[in-house]
Amino acid sequence: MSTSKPVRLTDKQFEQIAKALAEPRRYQILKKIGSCKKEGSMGCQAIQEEHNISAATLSHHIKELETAGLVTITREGKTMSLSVQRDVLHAYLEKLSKI
Amino acid sequence: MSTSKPVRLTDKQFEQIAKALAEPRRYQILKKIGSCKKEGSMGCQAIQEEHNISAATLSHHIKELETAGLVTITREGKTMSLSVQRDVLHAYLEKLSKI
DNA sequence: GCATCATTTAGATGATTATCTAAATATCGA
DNA sequence: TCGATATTTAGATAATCATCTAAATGATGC
Repeated sequence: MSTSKPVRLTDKQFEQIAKALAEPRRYQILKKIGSCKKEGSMGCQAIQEEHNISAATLSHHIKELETAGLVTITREGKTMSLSVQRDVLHAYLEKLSKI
Repeated sequence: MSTSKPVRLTDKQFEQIAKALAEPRRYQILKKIGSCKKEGSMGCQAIQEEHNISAATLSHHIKELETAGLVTITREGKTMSLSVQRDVLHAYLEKLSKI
């Protein structure tokens, strides 16, 4: 179960992750996605209701998280299902901890 | 020997750290400071020579790192001595790993 | 005090980016 | 197919921020 397979981050991805995490709202969104993972699906709707942002803005943030590799999107009909890529997050933390 | 005393990050500091780390150049600077720690002092000059930036820009970045609590500055006459606050960095990583 | 070296501050500029509205696309159920 | 729901795209705007130059501050040694 989530045996951290060795994830290798390119410099570019490392930067993308750092930027993705630097936006407070994005961090909150990521946390939300992570917290809901247990229950399975996590659509945009639930997130949007918490934050006071438009669907377009949320879409933008989610794309940033996805581009950075921090979340994966699986589509299930109308809604999307998001999940945190903890392997990637931990690879990032691992690299940072080397400082 | 750096027995990690419990550092508590405010939400604000957490954000400041994330933003400080999100700038590639700032990350490089922080890494440089960390790597030179063993030899003791780490002035701006050495950093500035590596990166191709003005003294003013470097000063700006260092202030961001300091404001975030990631580095401390001690003045020694003309030059400054920088050191990484690993306790703070690890508190940040710790919090991120909770996602 | 003056010249020099190290850093900071002020102020400006350009790039990046978070956000919005409006329109487009996609999926489902009736 | 139509209408409703969910998400994306396009395009615009405003805020943030990295960077610079020029000037200011501060410390050292002559």
